Amino acid sequence: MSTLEDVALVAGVSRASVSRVVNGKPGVAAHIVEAVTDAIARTGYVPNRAARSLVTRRSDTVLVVVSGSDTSRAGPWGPGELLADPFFGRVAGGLMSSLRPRDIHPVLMLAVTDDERSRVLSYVREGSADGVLLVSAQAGDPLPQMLTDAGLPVVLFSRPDHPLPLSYVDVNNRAGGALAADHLVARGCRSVGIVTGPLDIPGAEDRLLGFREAMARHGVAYVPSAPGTFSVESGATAMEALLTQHRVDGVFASNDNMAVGAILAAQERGLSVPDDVAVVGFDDSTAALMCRPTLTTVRQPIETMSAEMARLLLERLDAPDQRPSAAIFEPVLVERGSA
Amino acid sequence: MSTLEDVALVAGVSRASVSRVVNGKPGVAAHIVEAVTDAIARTGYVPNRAARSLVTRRSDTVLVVVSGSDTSRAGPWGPGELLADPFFGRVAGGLMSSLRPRDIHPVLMLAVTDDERSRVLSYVREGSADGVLLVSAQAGDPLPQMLTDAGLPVVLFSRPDHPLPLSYVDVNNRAGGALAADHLVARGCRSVGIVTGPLDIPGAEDRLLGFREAMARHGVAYVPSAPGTFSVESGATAMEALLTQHRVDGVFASNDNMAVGAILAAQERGLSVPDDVAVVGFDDSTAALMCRPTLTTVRQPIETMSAEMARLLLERLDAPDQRPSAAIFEPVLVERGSA
DNA sequence: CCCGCAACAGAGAGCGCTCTCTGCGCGCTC
DNA sequence: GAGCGCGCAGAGAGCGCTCTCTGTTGCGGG
Repeated sequence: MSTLEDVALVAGVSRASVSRVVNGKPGVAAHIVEAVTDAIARTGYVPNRAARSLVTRRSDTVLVVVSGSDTSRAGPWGPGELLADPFFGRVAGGLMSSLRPRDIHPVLMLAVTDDERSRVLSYVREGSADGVLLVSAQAGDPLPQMLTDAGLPVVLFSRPDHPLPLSYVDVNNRAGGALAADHLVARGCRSVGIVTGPLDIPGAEDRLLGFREAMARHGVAYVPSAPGTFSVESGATAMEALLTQHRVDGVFASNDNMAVGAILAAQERGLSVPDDVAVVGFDDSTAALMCRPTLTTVRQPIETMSAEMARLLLERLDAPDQRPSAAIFEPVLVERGSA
Repeated sequence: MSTLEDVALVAGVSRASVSRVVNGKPGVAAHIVEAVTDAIARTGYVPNRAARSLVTRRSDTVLVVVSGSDTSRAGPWGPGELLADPFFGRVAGGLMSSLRPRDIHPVLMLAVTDDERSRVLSYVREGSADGVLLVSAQAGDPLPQMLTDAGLPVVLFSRPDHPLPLSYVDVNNRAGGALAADHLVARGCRSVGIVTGPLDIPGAEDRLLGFREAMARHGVAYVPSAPGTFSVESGATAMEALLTQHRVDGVFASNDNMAVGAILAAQERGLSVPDDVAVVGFDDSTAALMCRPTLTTVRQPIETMSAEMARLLLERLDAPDQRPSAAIFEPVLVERGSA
């Protein structure tokens, strides 16, 4: 492996000049640039990241933390459970699209146990990452607090559950809920219900809120709800409750997984979707096309959102004293077969 | 941020002794260990990774590369498409379970374009990662070759499409195909077909091979097949072909996505699954529980496999001159509703 | 009583890079 | 023609760590 020194020797210039050329610094005479470029090609030189990082005190690396509760790790698919949701892959894809042009790379870390959470902290303290992108699937996650306390640049996916001086991206969940309500009403549903997510998660609460508000605008004061956990089975269970107790003819499930469960539960009872009961989901995930009828759902642009998330972090790294900001995206209703 | 020097000062010892204690080296007097431990706690010292990496020439980081073809990036869900499959999340989860105990962290990278492929190479050349874990969804991927040529420790998920001196993990795809065939025959299917994956992918070919061999053992010489691309829609299309042209009453789809598509296509024609036509999938992915009937499928233990994959790489890093090895896992048939 | 050896602490070099600071030479002005 | 400033290359320090090599101490044996 050749070093700056080697290149300098071959080019017949000083180490400093080679460094200037490698980093594209201005104020280098053309003939030197050429000599160095040539020498780099001949030696196959690649700068050593550790050495550079040591002096610049930047790592050109960001930490991507997926945070979840203890239980989420031990699902039917074992330890990969938390990440098995396509959601995370889509987020990762979005992040990378912003990071790649800057040649910054994401390191993946799970933060489920306390041990893992403190590992996240020390990883950044080590100088191994310049900032943190946090995707939290957990209510009351202490990590955002810990990280901002440590003075680290952090960007969240989803609004934090209590106000914190950090940037985040989110979809306008209330507007999304309203979109679902308006659509069900426009379809002619007379008795609508909602399958909520875990209500300690702000996004889930907002979807409920937006749905209820819109229904109120349509003159419906009471909206029956049944709680779910964002899983397919929980959606089915909640749907059964709604069907037995409230004879609903329209349901808004707060994510696509639960919407799929809801459709299956309705069909199991011999009901037709959307004729007997219409179902609207949320996310527009890959599951939306895997069921029949295909899912009418509120799309959140996950890739765009996570790309923006990375962009916000990059911005913070460039200007650390900037105030945190939030990017809220407007959801869109995608009409398919289920409602 | 405090340094070794600071700790040494506080503890009243030399930098070297602090280093020895931090790294758990033997031959340090108990009172020194205590003084240093104490000083570390007081100063909140965390070793700087770049500095350590610079001298040890190890980064304690591995590169996880997801390789795919150009087209796979521009699916209906945009740039995250390739990663939107739960498969990758499950692989990531498995990898991390092996890596975490060793405090080695995965850096994620996509290798779809040539530019990205060469970035993978330079990343490792920079000394930023000690080895590569490659998950390739692409036939004829030049990356495995490039990496072994560069003399890097690499472990693959799936057998490479031409022999290469590197380690890999895989499921016994032929045995999996046979499992599906045996099950369909045992159920009493008289006319079975197969929906294959892209046949330039070794795993997809092996599933076909194993299926055909087993059918031959059951006295069936000819098995109609229809090609798919591992997507839900391609499974539906292939199923239609099989149904029209061969009036099959049993189908093996080479992955769960296509199996879901196959079930939907059959139901669209008014056929009952499994009574009119039985469907067996492959993977046991999250999709297997999202359809009705639930999917009978050949399970490959993805988390276990990817954990082993990371373990093999770690082994290679510890003993670089070791010969490459392969770990082949036996699949299991999971019987549910569809067959 | 002195020598030898083990056991362990400390000194110091150096990993590959960046960056400031110095110095040199050129062209300009007065 | 002397002085000044500017543009640009090189020298050298030092980022925080590891590791080898040297030095010191304390013990046992001759």
